[in-house]
Amino acid sequence: MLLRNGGPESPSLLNFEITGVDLYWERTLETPASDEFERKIISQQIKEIGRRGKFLNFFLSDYHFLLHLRMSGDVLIQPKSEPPGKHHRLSLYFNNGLKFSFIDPRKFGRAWLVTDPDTILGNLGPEPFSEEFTPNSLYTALKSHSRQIKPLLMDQTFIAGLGNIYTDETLFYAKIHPLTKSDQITEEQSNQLVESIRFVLAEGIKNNGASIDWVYRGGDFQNYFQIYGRKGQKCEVCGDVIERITVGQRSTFICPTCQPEPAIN
DNA sequence: ACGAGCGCCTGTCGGC
DNA sequence: TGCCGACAGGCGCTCG
Repeated sequence: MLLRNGGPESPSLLNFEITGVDLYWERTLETPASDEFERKIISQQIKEIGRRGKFLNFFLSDYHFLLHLRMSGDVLIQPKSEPPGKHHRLSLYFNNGLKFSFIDPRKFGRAWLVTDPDTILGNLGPEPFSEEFTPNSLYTALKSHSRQIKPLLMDQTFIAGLGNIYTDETLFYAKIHPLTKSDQITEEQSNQLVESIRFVLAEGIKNNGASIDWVYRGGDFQNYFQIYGRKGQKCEVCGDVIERITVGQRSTFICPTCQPEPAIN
């Protein structure tokens, strides 16, 4: 997310009033309809900004503005006078001369304006850094399904926040093959999963995320990938050659030695 | 319950 | 150079 220029002198939108809206791509706004959205959001102020899973949660005076960046979304604070770029999808104007813009080349990102954020966030699984997410709770949850571990970890109702890269990195550190059935995971592996998930996410956050092509700007986590995107290169742990397979229709990278295929599938 | 297939979109890259 | 397919950090839907 491009809220760069962090620091004390960073421009803030908190407690300024929204004075107008531009919606450049209708489908970006999931709910409500654009006229109702505009009527309701004008004169609102941002009181606080939070996050739940992959959703941004803007606490407004009377509503919640939720935003999911999906594949190619980004946000930007600009002067109101700046002309919209080719990929601007939604802008909110404030009474301090600034605008908040959602930019999204692939148009997959979505926004919601709701009274109760749980209507959107209510089905999300636990936060990986929360106290309720423990080796025990994970092990029990894994046992309650018989699913391929990779798609299960990417299921946002199972655990919130893991995407394709972080899941591959996690499974590599935990030495688990992505096709392993969740109910075949041992207690020890489950413990290792909790540790690996938290480690990989913390590394990603520390490095401001990854920038792996023209649209994902900002961080340099890609320089620390152990497995993702490294097909044909050597595993840093054992020296074997990294392979690319497909799991759940997603590009998946494994070390065939560190992550042996499950016996039963 | 689970997993595959597909749609939604635009842009980049590599091969010919 | 141009064309064409593969591919991209997500997710919701249908179908068997």
